[in-house]
Amino acid sequence: MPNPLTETEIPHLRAALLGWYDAEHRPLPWRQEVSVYRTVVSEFMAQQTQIDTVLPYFERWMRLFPDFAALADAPEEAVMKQWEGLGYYRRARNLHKLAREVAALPELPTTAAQWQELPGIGPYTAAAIASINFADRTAVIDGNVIRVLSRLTADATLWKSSQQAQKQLGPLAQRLLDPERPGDFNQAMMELGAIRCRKARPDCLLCPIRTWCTGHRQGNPEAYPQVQRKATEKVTIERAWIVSEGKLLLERGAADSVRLADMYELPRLATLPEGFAKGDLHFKQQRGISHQRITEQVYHVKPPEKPTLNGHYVWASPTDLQQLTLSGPHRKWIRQHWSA
DNA sequence: AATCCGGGGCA
DNA sequence: TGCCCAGGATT
Repeated sequence: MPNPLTETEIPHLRAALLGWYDAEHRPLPWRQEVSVYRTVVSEFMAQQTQIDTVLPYFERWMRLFPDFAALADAPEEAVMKQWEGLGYYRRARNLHKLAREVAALPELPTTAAQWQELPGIGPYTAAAIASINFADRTAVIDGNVIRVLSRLTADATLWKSSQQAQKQLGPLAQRLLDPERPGDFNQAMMELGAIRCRKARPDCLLCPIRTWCTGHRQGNPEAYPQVQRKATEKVTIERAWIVSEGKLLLERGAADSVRLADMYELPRLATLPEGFAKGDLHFKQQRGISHQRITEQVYHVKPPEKPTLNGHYVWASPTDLQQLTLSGPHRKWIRQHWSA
């Protein structure tokens, strides 16, 4: 059989995909009411994060920061606080910075190339914003699109990274893109990957483009894509549980730190000043980040008589704790173990 | 091109 | 436990 994705077939594929999308797309909040700002916020939140996780954050965010101007005017702490629990906190910092830059512009950028100049926006997010809001003819390539395209063409390449797959599949994605409805087409490709062309047990019988799909025809769509992954690394961190006069000692991440900048967490044991005495293990928790499996061991620690602590440390009462921004796991553990 | 982000959910 | 998720920045 010849390559089914000939130039004469592509318009039919586009029509089938868009027809399906029009009829069956999920009524996500940023689709029900579309604006540049809503697209930008949803795309930032959805980076490396599943849509179901994003939904409650998105609704809260829109109530507090309804537009670029409101976000630009908001203090940094308020912005970080709303992101608490969503992870990859640099996204929130970049989004805030972006709002301030956009609010200062005479008019909004319109092309993907222009959007990509802004903080926190790479090739994917730029294409999504520009195609959805300004009909810019730039194809998006995310994890969903990689899966759909590699199955469509039964591409057995062993990608060394998703970044490499994005690069290699770019021309095909661009060739398929419907020039009349680029935003809807981009969303349709992603929607298909999310609800039909799933990683496991894809619903090929309900797929609008299975006619053109080599993976389906061969009967092994789940074999694609093949992406090499790095093994999970195990990391252990020791932390201190120090309560004095009804307050819990917390440590603030350095403002210029790559991770958890200006956010609070239980103090690391290794970097506490002299005089703190490590006691028994209080509790132990696990969490994951990217390719790391992190075990956190929290010990009871007895402070010295007159502890001298620099500005990175703070004694927090339960009320203070409400105001501060912590990572999701630390917030949860403290709530579980500090029922004062 | 690799690595990190101290996320989170799911089989 | 491994894998994936509407990735981007940094080196």
